[in-house]
Amino acid sequence: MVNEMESKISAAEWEVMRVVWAQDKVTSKEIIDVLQQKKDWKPATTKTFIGRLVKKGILHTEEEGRKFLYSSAVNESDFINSTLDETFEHICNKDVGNAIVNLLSNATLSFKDIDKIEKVIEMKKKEAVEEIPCNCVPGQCRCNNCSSGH
Amino acid sequence: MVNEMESKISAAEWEVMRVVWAQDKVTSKEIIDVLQQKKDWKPATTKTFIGRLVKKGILHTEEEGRKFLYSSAVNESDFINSTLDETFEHICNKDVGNAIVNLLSNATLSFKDIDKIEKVIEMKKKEAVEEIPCNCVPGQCRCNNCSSGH
DNA sequence: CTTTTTTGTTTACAAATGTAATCGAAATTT
DNA sequence: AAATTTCGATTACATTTGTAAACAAAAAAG
Repeated sequence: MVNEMESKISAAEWEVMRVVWAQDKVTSKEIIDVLQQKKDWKPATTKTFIGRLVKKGILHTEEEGRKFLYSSAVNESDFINSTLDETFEHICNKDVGNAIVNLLSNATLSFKDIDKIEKVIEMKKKEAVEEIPCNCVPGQCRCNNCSSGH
Repeated sequence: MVNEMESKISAAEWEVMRVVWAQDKVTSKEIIDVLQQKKDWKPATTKTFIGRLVKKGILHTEEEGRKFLYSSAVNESDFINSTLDETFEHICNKDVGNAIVNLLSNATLSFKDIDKIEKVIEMKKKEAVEEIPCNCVPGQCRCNNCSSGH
């Protein structure tokens, strides 16, 4: 898993990371070109983000002559998962299911995806509960309104 | 749905919103108390966030004597969904299924949740595809590496 | 061998965010 | 009525983020 600490990257930095993840090792020029296309960023802008990612330790550098080859210190899937987990920390456990249902509704899925999902659901069935315990602090969720004796 | 524009709130502001969502109408004092507990924020800090949310039009105010009753201009579920959608915009369509599988693995689900998920999956099955078309720009995803003729 | 280009580094600067103190008017307490 | 508390509004200030120009050293081109 990605260390939660080092995974703090901004939306703009994420764009840079996607280019790196797509290639394992890239030069700044490649990143700059892709993002000039996609985001219309000036080379200087992209350079700033690259620099910040290196400073944060999320990009590794390997000297190749006088320039660098950049590579990611974190795995993309891990990063995606921990980003999503972070979002779910703002949500009551009771609402997680609905959020996922919504994601599923909006997603384009392959047969393979559906297989995998069905498998997880089979497992989840075994540990499913009647009522999910609310994990919110009193005052941040209706579930706790009464039990918290306010 | 939440207007994508007005839904731009920070992590700290989200904490405030959760208190508001939990009650429909709240006074600043209630918000301040809850977040003093949960986040150890000074009253002034919470007030800042409330003020910013009002300015952004995400919190509505209703005068009640010389003070205010705050209420949310956006629905919590809608907000959660559009936040998640935003995250998924950083992910190749091909990877969405896996991300969801991961979320499911980590989630605690109720029988009702599972029912709902199974229903969506039944529908999704009908429109499932063999191969999900990659929606990334060339250079930001391995899928496009070859077809983009670089 | 000079000129130009490339590429990493430094500097710039506004907006957003996190965190909070202060201030002033109204309300409550004494 | 005077003192105190409450609460919204204003001000403060450091950090992060978005966006980019300028600079310097090295490499490539002419």
